[in-house]
Amino acid sequence: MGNCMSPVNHSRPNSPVTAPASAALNEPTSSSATNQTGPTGLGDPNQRRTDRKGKDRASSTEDRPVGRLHSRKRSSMSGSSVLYNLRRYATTPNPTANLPPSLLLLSSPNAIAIFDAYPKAKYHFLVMPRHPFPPQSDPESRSSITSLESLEDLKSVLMKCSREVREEVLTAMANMAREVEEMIRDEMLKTEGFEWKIDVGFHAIPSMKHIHLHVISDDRIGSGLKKKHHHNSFRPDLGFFVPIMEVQRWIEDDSNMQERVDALSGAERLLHTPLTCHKCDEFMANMPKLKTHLEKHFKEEKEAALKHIAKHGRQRSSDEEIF
DNA sequence: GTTCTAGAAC
DNA sequence: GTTCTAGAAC
Repeated sequence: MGNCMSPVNHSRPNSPVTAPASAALNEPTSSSATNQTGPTGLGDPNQRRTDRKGKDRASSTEDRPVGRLHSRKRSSMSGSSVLYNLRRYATTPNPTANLPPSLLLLSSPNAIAIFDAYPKAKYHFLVMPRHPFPPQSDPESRSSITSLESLEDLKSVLMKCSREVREEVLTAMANMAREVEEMIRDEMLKTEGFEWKIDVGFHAIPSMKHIHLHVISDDRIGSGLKKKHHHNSFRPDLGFFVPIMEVQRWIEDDSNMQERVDALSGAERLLHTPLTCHKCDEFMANMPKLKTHLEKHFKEEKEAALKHIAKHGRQRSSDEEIF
């Protein structure tokens, strides 16, 4: 029980979300990615979240007698395990069989993509490397080219992994992020009739263990977006959100790596930046006002895009497809 | 990461 | 009176 609710909530009853075969830059391994054929409705966060929450609760120790001491101990334990949830997913053997489709979007020999539990936009996914992490030359291998500890966050991948390993890890993540982006664009077209921007990047200071890459649509309309620091943490112009393309430039020229890692650690203050719209930079007195404002942006963007499509038969020129 | 809640802002 | 934020607790 609890998971019987269908995650499918869109008009197309059974259109499988299949990854495109067009990932030109992909290594051979990513072609063996397993695509879930289950859920469409990539952007139905609320329902999905309810599902999973129910499941988590069911597996906890809620049936024990209630008592202050016990409940304090229990909740603090489950609280800290939250920090390790991603690591649990990333180390699950055979994710397709062992992780529910309401959680898992994609899996390949060295990476998985999951639904963010508290989405900060209409589409919000996390991509992470699996562990053990097989060498890309031999995706079937059960040995890992790096330790679990070295995959704790971006900083540890940059500082603790060899040049080769960090390149393989980041490439695997980038390739899967590209597949996720394609799936999102498909879904955007199906549900709204147009495509909009998607951001791909890391948080400078993540709050859960195991390195994860955010793939998030730039509408920023999501049930999980409640605080100023949520919004600031995804602004590509502030510095707390680090686009993957920037990290890839870093590893091409790793001469300043220590400096860059130090800058990551100092990024906390950026979360306290005054609340302004990430699209037009207008000051927002509070979160409810921002939310209303973002809805307006989205509505206007959609209207403009649909008008443009009606007139020209397509949404945009190819030179805009650069992210 | 989220939830809870006291006190500020309205 | 209600809404909202930010910090403590989990």
